[in-house]
Amino acid sequence: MVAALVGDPARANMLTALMNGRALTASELAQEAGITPQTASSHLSKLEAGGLVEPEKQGRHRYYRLTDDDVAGVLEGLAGLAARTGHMRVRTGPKDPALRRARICYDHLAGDLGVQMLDTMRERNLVRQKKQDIELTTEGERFLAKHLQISSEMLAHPRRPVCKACLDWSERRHHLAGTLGAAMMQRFAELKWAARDATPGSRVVNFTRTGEKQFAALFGNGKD
Amino acid sequence: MVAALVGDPARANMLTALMNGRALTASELAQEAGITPQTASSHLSKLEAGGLVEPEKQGRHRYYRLTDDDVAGVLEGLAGLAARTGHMRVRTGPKDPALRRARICYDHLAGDLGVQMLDTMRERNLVRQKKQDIELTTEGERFLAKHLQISSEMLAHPRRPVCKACLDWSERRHHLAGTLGAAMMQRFAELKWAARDATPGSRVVNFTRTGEKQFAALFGNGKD
DNA sequence: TTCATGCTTCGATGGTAGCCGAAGCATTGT
DNA sequence: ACAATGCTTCGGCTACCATCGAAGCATGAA
Repeated sequence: MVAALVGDPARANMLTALMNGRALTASELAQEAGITPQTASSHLSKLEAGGLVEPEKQGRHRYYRLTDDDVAGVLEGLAGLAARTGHMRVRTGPKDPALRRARICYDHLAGDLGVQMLDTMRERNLVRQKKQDIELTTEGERFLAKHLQISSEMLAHPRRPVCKACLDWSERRHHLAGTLGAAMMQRFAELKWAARDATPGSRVVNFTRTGEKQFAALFGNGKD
Repeated sequence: MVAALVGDPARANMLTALMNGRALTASELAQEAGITPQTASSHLSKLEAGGLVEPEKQGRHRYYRLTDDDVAGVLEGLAGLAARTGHMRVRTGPKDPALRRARICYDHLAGDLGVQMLDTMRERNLVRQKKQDIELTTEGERFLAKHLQISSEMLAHPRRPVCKACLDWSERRHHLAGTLGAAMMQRFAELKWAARDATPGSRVVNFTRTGEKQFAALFGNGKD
């Protein structure tokens, strides 16, 4: 039964931690639930078997997210019922520094702006995303050629895909990787819109004032 | 947590048995869940404390029903999630004789027709029901005077209420009791619309052909 | 290669909650 | 009044399952 899965306090804590749609690593979920990693591992495999969460491997991490909105909906319903009887739970927000906004992930843009960029591109049908697979649309090709002088030929690579969904560390949502992600980040640098921070080892990406404006013009969501 | 309540198999069986909106007695629920009455009693008090079910005392029975549609909705959602992973449950239907249709409950009409009558009266604002309390509206008074020659004065009684919701044994939904329920049943008999079955001890109420028509004209729901 | 990190599997422990038998109330019927 | 029925409470038993320590695999870094 599915309810039994949600019934356990440890698992319930994990699930509510995932309710915002972001993905969390197994160890983070363990900490959220206040249990050791090995216990969390057991819980997570059960949740996965029950179809409530989906794993995504990223390097040596395993990110977990809720399978889909239906799951989130049912969880909200349960929370609603719980709220009526007086019981309630509160969730704490994230607690990260200012590099959440923009940073380098390998060779492409990550952080709030990176996620925002992919969101907008998806919204305007520049790319089509299905799970982890992303493909560039013809509208997307036109857009890139016109505004960023990026042609499809530049993106060809023997082993690396053009587009790839990469899980964002701070936002825990996807941003754009692949040769396109790299090319766009490189272009931003060439155009003096942004540059990696000078301090060695830092992954922060600083946007110039004009760069920020230009970026917002192309990929802004109206919230800045 | 609410989910923990639904998580237990015995409780889940009880809840799914209640999903059709009808009320069941504690012992019936115990049988449904395949446990002894004392275990069921423990489960039911937990479900009640969690706000999932509501009890209603009726003689020496205790009928339980789901508190409201929200609860049913969440349960359906959970069942939906469970269905996706392959697990499913089936429910069996009722198994009663033909006296389900119309019978005497103390001195008023019960059975399918009794429930149908109250439903229709509620629908047409002849009565207003809030939980177990029912009150006659002015429209209801006019209706009774016009079609059944029943006046409010006839219904007055020192200790017995005019209207009362009575839980129907076969339908497990409310029908109309109180002095009004009795007066209406008596009127049906006087009008030769219906009469108690001749065989002694039987609670069956037989409607005449014209009585059936007249009754349907006043309280029919279009399904007959 | 070797080391470190993240996660999983194995084995053992313990607490919790479901379960039933027996007794105790409450309500109804005779 | 007494018995019968329906349900609850109490006490003890048992089984399940969450939990953790330790060891085993992976992946990535040096």
